[in-house]
Amino acid sequence: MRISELSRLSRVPSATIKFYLREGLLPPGQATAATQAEYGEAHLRRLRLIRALIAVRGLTVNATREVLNAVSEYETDMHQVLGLVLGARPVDKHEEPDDGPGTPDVNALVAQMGWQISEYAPARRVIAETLESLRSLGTDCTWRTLIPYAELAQQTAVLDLDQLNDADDSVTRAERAVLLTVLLEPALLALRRMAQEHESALRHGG
Amino acid sequence: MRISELSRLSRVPSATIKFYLREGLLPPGQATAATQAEYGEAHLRRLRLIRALIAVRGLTVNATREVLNAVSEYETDMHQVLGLVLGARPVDKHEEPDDGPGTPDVNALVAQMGWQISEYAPARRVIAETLESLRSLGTDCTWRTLIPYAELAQQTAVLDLDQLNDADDSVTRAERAVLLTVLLEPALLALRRMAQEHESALRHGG
DNA sequence: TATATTAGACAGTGCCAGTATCCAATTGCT
DNA sequence: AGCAATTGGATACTGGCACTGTCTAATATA
Repeated sequence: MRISELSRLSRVPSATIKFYLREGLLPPGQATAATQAEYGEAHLRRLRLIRALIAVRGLTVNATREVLNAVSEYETDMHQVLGLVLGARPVDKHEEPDDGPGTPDVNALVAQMGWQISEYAPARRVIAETLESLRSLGTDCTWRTLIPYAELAQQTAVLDLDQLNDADDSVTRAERAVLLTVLLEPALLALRRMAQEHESALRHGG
Repeated sequence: MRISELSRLSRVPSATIKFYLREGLLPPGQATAATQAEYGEAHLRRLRLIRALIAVRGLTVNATREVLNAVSEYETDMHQVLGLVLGARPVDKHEEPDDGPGTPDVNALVAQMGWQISEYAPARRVIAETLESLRSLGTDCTWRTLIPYAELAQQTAVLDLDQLNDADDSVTRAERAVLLTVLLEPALLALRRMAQEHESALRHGG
């Protein structure tokens, strides 16, 4: 199909498709002439994935590109894909392992959970920053406070990986990994918020 | 203290503080003259909260203002605060209850969990959109897939509310509610990602 | 042949968070 | 009193980002 067809089917303006091509999010179509290219089903699927990551998940174009590159590069090795999607390995550049304030706390948390986590995982920094913020705001939250949350996170991860195993639909396993790790995030937060509303109503008699 | 002192203590440029004043995120100081105002400890605390919400959590200025207004308006009624923070009630305008595609699925999920959730909760829309995205991408995810996640979310919410109960530090309970519901979100996602990395390593022998 | 479509390059748009500049009023210092 | 430094407040500007519009030469289609 040509770009107008792709645009119609995906409901993404062709100007935007061109933009994604330019940005390297979407691989170029098979060029049939100087001003003509042919796009296939894979392009449509990837386009929908891009839209999901950007519009639903709110990733930046850059972040989306990195995720997509990881997916197409290591399609066969699930752990590699997950590692790259999760940002566990430095994708290209050699980022320094984080030594900012709060890292000892994160190390303690990880050790307590018995987790093996890459030094480069950006999740480490996120935890550290959150703890730092909470502390500077005067709460008594420490890494110990997070332990029960970490236990629940672990159960969630087990669910996630189970989903990956018994998957055999039209989507590749690599793409499915992306969907589960990244796209499910806002939904999980939404579930938590609803559960909070429910629990709050129970306790305060709303 | 005056603005320069506030800026020094909070490490927020005074131009930015003025911006927050303009935007109504920070209440004006006690004016002592036409070009002089006095700021107190409360301003410093709120400023840190604003920075946490915007920089750590990534909220927009508008979203931050709504959250802060909710906090200062209903400080005493915890369930009200939570409701507003969670967006459960239409803050000012009369938003229509969501009838978009996917709402039946969300209703089924909520019913299955036995939850009482406001019709206006934006979380409903988030779930619906996620399910819609996942479906259009060809996965076999349905609302039933989310049930085990919802159970874990419920346990998380119990933890959250427990935190709120035995709180008696320098932060008001209302502020603490905000911190727990909003600021903890990226940390919870980070925990999930680390747990995924760990679990993936276990299964694939990383 | 006439009209429409396309790839690709490049400039422009709209939004948003934050900065910079200016002014008149006030303060602290001498 | 006199004068540099600071402030509140208004207004204009910046930079980043995700597009979006315009143009051209080449092609497709009727």
